[in-house]
Amino acid sequence: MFHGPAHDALRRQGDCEPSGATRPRFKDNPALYAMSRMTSSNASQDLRTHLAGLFDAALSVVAPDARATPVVLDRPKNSAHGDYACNLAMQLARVLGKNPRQIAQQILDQMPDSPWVSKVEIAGAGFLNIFLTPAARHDAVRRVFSTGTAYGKGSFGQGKKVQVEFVSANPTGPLHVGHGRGAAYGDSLAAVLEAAGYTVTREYYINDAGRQMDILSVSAWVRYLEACGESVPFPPNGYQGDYVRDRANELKAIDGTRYVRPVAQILDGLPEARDDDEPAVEARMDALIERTRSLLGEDFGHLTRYVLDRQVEGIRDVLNRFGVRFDMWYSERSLYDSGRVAEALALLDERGHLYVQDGARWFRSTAFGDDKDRVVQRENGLYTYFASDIAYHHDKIQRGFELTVDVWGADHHGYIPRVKAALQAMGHNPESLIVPLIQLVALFRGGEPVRMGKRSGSYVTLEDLLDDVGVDATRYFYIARKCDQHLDFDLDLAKSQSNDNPVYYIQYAHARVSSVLEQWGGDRASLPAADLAPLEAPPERQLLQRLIDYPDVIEQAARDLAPHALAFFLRDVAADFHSYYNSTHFLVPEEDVKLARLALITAVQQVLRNGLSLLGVGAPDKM
RNA sequence: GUGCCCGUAGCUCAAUCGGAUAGAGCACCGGCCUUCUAAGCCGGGGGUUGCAGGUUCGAUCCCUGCCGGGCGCGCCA
Repeated sequence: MFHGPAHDALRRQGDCEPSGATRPRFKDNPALYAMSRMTSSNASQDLRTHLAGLFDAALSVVAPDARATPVVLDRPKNSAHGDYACNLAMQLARVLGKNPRQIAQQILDQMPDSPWVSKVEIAGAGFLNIFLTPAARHDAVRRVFSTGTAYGKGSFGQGKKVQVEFVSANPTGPLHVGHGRGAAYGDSLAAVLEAAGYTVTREYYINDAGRQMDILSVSAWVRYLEACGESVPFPPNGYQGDYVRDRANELKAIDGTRYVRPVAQILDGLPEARDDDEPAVEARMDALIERTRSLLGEDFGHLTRYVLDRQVEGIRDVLNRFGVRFDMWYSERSLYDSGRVAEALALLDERGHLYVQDGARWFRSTAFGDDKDRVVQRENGLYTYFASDIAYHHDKIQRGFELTVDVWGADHHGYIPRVKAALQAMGHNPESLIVPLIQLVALFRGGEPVRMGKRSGSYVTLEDLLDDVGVDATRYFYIARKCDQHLDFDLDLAKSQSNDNPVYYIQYAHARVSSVLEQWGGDRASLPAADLAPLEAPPERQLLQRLIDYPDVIEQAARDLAPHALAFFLRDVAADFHSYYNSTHFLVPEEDVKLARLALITAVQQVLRNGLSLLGVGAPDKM
């Protein structure tokens, strides 16, 4: 049931080391990969399945014992090597102990004829190169027209429930450019997974519990008191950003002086702390949090909820503008309120994976490959962040997700082994969690890095970036890079409305097709019926093959969790189109030639539009 | 110190399960607008894939060891 690669993966991961930080790919996930290898229903798979069938037929005659050998079809880089290449003979050479070229000849002799194959050649060390007939390529246009916006969708994912959790930034401040990359990646990944046949839930985990949230509340409260004319020194480790003043002013506008308390009561007895004495500053903050809580009483909850809601609202607004929408906003606090944290820990305890030491409760994560055991409940009784995360991931699985994807910043990679350990300790499959890591983003302006300091509040927000660069270019620049590569974001290039900017290159191809069709002025509904026989020239063949490849690209991008592959593909399609445009006039007098060419470029436009849509980039008709 | 990620053309990056002659864009040089949008096209130079071994028909890809850069290693989140 497992094919070779999956079997290798199974062996490789059998001992379940904390290997989560490696670049995640479905092929490393045996269960998912093995099943996916057996499906074939997207448009191009019809062709691939057909071709593979020809080889299977030959294989069962030539080497019946090796019938299970998977038939792999590559797309050769060199067109002289045909449209598809098969290395079956070379694979068999080892097993049969015969010369690959000799085996290739035997396979070739036994392959059935096909209306889609013009010839098969033996080349190189024993490759079998397949050359398609025009009919095989023309069929792709028909499929694009018949499926339209659905062209490219496949069933690789078999409807499996997948959750993609991404961004999940603390609501204690606005999103910055690093979050933007995670947002673009996560959203495009989710879209690609959907297109590949998964049932996807996009989720944002709100860290609305814990000390950071308290610090935000206190920061807002102090600013509020300032706004009300009370003078309370602002804590040096509070949140300094202007947005905190905004929240404070809003509170004053809505609730008036409801949260005002006598300054003397606030400051009385608070521990002293010099700004440069960090432990003292933190201790003072803890005291201030406690003081705020006791002085405000029930009002503390009101204030916190207001500030939190507004912060989350702000984040949601920016993400909406960025084209990113979530199906679920999951509250960390709700994990506590519903008792899920206690439940998850009880489960671990039942299974004997918790112990008490130095007054704290520990999870024995070393039993599952982690470097050291982890505290889940502190000596002071408070749960750690890890505790709620255990509960959260337990809950994800209970909600029926067969696969959960956590998109994290690369600086969190050390956290992966302990979460996987927790999953395993609770009796779940740790491989159901895949964690793509997003590397850092560095902004460049005028060839110089843009300096950002979180302390000083001088960092560039995602909103700034959208104001500056625009949604389409921002999304494209974020996504046109493997996620595990550092990203140098060239602001000048992204902003430039010039031929240097790759995002416009693709959009321009799309707009050009619209322009030609506009110029033509005919009935587009007539194009699907066009006779494609005139499409024989090399650039036409090239574009037809792009149409065929598109569904494969989607599947590949899904399998590798690599939406950047789609970005590169679309650029290549645009390049082929521009080349065709310059070499060939479409609106020629010969009606049959004209209709065939218009049908082709309309199909190309559909693929561009479908692909750009998955990336969250617009497909304009005019530029 | 230890764990993870990365190292490909001058720069920014690709490379389809380990496949055939490692590809684009930018920059540089030279051409193409009387013709569907020149935000475009065509051509040219540019490489010991960080280094050294190993695995095999075949390695940018897998393994080992070095070199260089980044990140992590809390009863923080």
